[in-house]
Amino acid sequence: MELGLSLGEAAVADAGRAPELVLGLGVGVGAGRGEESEKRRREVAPAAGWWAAAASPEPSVRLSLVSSLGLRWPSESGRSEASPRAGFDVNRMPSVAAGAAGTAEEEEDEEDGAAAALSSSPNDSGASFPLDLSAHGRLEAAAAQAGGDRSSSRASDDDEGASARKKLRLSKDQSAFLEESFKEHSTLNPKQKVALAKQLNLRPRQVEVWFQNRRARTKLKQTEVDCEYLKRCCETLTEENRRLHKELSELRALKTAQPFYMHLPATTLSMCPSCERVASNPAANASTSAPPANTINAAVAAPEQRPSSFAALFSSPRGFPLAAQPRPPPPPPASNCL
DNA sequence: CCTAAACTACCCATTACGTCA
DNA sequence: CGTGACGTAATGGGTAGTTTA
Repeated sequence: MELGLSLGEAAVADAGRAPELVLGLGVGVGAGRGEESEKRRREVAPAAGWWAAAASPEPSVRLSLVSSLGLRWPSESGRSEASPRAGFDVNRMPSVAAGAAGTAEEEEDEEDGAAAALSSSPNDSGASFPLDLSAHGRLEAAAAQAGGDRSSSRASDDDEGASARKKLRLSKDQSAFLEESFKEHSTLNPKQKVALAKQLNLRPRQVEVWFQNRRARTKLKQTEVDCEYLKRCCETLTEENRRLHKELSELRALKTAQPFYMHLPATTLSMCPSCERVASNPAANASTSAPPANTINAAVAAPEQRPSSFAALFSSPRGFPLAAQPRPPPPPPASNCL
């Protein structure tokens, strides 16, 4: 005997009991390369984060990625591209950037974006970050320090070509600032990238890479959450399977041990169409002309045929090939069970 | 209008470096 | 001091969308 419950059904069935666990299982799991368009993937990927989850109609397990800095998630309005600028002037060249921005690659990287950013209007929302940059001074100081510390590594990145790559470590302020930006936009447009890079005294490529790695980390975390949820689903189903096995055994024992059971009124026993448990409710089936096919009262509907019907019901080890046959439409809300 | 090449942005797997126990 | 684990910056390959000739 087997139980034919699929995971998807379980997830739905489970939703009533533990809605906090309901997960949009399709999101971010098994989205293989080429199965979706790039655009679709770009829509889905952020759903593992914070802002798309709110917009998604599907309930999902949401990963809490609240930063260790104790920062609040931005408000919904704050996520808007058109959110008002709050003390962030992308047109203002960081004091250290003017001195530090000098490598050939940086100039090449910023050739288009920087020019666009610098020529854009102060009200151009495309390059704005609705962030409170009260730490701006600290950022510049940190950037100056980091820049000084890694001046050699930055110079040796691409323009020196064959030299071994040096890995810089972003300062806490830089990381925090990037994190805040990531909360606003999990992806960057070129203007934002250049603006961020200037602000942090990094190369745009570095900002881009940071965002890519950050998205990867988010996705990984979400995958872990999904995995954990699936494990719990599996445990729940296993327990349900065990319970149903036990219930079936009890029913069979009852059938063999208590012959008088056959003489119970026809309306005494029925099976709840929703929970599929045997219940006794004399009023439940009295007026039912076409009871569900999987109910016991279908077998006991004609009292004179009851023995043979029961024999047919229990004569052979019946399985529940639910997975092998199309499931009936969801039963109406049960009125005869608690 | 159609098409192919070039460009761009992204994802993904992997590498390599810095830090820490 | 050496070492392995871990986090993460950086790299290279591949894909898909867009632009351009």
